[in-house]
This record gives sequence, structure tokens and C-alpha cells, in this order.
Amino acid sequence: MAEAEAIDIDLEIIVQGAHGRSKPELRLWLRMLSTTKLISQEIRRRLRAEFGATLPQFDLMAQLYREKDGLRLGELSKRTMVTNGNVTGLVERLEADGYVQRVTPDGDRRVTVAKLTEAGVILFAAMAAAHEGWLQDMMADIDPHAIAALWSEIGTVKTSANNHLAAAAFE
Amino acid sequence: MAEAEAIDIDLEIIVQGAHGRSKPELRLWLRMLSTTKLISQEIRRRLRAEFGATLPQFDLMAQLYREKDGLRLGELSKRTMVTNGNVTGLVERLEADGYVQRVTPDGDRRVTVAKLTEAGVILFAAMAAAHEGWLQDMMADIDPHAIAALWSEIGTVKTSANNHLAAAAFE
DNA sequence: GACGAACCTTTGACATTTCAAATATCTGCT
DNA sequence: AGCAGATATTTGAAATGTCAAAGGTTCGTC
Repeated sequence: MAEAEAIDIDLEIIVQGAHGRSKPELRLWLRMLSTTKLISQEIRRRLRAEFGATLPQFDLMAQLYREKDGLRLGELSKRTMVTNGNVTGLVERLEADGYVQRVTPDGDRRVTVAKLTEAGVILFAAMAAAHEGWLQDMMADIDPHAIAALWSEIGTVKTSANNHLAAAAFE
Repeated sequence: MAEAEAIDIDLEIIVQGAHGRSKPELRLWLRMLSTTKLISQEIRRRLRAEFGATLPQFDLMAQLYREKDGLRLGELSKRTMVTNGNVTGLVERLEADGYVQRVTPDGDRRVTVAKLTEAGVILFAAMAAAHEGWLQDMMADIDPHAIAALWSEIGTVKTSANNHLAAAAFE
């Protein structure tokens, strides 16, 4: 049967007119995208299975975890790279579940600050430990030296992309 | 004003207990994730602005573009790394817009095959050309040699992750 | 030729995602 | 005071995303 493990082919077959002679930038991008998607989905699956949480919830709680005083929703939005409107719903649900608490500071009533509840801190600590373990597991076959090198190289990709955003023209 | 460009801090501040001495695997993952998110969002923005299309639509059309005979929805699902149910809606909308066409082959009535219409081919060709240009632009500051090297290195990440999926245990 | 297992797609309930428009609130200037 | 403009968050519409359950179809086998 034409049944091979299509798992490793996926997104990378985009565009590159069959001959596979596409620009290196495009090839790199497709591989980054598919790899990230693959790992994300695995993390999502495990977060759901073991903690009943979603990845965006985990991300959001991660930000609050290291800011014991909480963060304004706008700050949360920037740090998680999630739109404002999205943060609203995310926080709403986490609050309903009792992991996050919303407060309006005295000074400025436009602002809403979100912080983890005690239950939130406990849950996140457990998730973070598991999360780190999953990543070490999934990257177990990679040369440790290559991991650090990749981190650095990808930094240049990020910087380059940042410098060429359409929105970055003005500032 | 506390106004710096938070754009480059973002996700990478997850977990790593403030001291920044977290495991290399975690650091790499966070950087991959934030970089991919950054570039994805820019591509999304441009696809929308210039073509009124979404990234998932682009991905789906890309797969159909290189398979002139069309693909079964299940195949599409695997290649785009999108769930079956999701493909249904995606194809539905693209069909409503006239870019994709659904056909049930004679042999097997369980199957639905999607293929690009002529309008779909024309639109995609234009989008693909622009898309490739955007990537070259966004990666313009990277050493060309590093791009190829990164492609290869990330391949090992993908392979490692693939070998450690919870679902891959049996087969 | 009927039955059950396997296969393919759709459906339904939710969560997340984006953008743009609407609300509130604060600030600075007159 | 009072108002225009900047800030902060919410809301609403539409698309995407997941999973699990439900529908049809086909296949192998008895």
C-alpha cells in the first residue's frame, strides 16, 4: 500500500515546483514551520492528556509565573505574542477555572492586572517541570553542542525577520 | 516611558526561572517557537493584505498546486498537518470562493478529492511568487551559508522529535 | 449475500486566532 | 472645567484548531 510514514514529508512539499530546486530561504522556512508544528502538537497533546490544559494557557501562565505581582493584559499580550482580544478570553477561562485572578489597580482604572492564584502556581510548576522533560526527550537525539549552536543561529533569523517586518518601517 | 521594543523579548521569557539558567533544549524550543510565530504572523498579514487569503488556505492550495490530479482530503490533512475536520471547513470555504473543486471518484464513494480550479491555479501562482520573495526579504540579513546549514541542523531536530512522539511508540 | 472490521469524511462542541470597531479611562492643553 | 487624543481592554464576526462521535462505504470472510 502507498502507506509510508507521511509524517516526515508534510509541509515541506509546499511550492518548490516538484523539482525541489527552490530558494534556500523557502526551504529553511518550511522546515522550521513543520518542525515547530510537529513539536507543538506533541506538547499540546501531552498538556491536554496530563494536565487538561492548552498550550496558550500554559504560555500565559508561564509569563505570570515569573511575575509574582502579575501583568497587565497588554503586557501579557506582547509577551505571549497573542492579540489583546485573545488575551481577554484566555484570562477569562483561566479565571473561571480558578488559576488566574484579575485585579484593577487603584491608580488607573483602564488597567486590568492578571496574576496566578495559589492553585495556578501549583499547577504551573508541575506543568513546567513536565514540559521541560518532554523537550529534553524530544531533542534527545541531537548533539548537545548543536543545540546551543542552533539557538544562536536561529537568533540571527529572528533578528533578520524583525528588521524586515512591514510594520517596522516606522517607529 | 517604559516603552522599549518588547518585540524581541516575548516568548523566550517562559519558565526559565528568571536566572535564565534553563536547559538548552528549552531555550532552543522557545526561540524556535517565537521566531516561527513572528515570521508566520508577518506572512499572514501580507497574504491577507495583498491577496485576501489566509495562511492555512495558502498551505492547502500549495499542496494541491503540485498535484494536478488533486488529493483526497485525508492526504491533504496529513500533508498540511491539519486535522480532518479542519480540512473539511477549509476546503468548503475555498470551494465557495471558487478556487477549489470537490469530486467524488467513481471507484470509491467514501472518498472526496479536492483539486484547484483554474482560478485557484492562477491565484496560487501569484501568491507563491510573492511568498518566496517575502521570505528572501525577511532572511536577507542572514549569511547564505548559514541558511543551508540551519536547514540541515533543523532536520536533525525534526527527526529527533519524530522519534520521540508518544504516538510513535507503536506502529 | 450478510456481518463485522476498517476506512474516509463530516459534524458538533469548544478553544484559539485575527482584525476592526466599540468602550472606558486617563492625560495634556487650552 | 472641558475636550481632543492617547491608552487599555472588551466585543463581535469570521476563520482556524482540536478531539470525539457519528455517518457512509468498502472489504474480507463466513
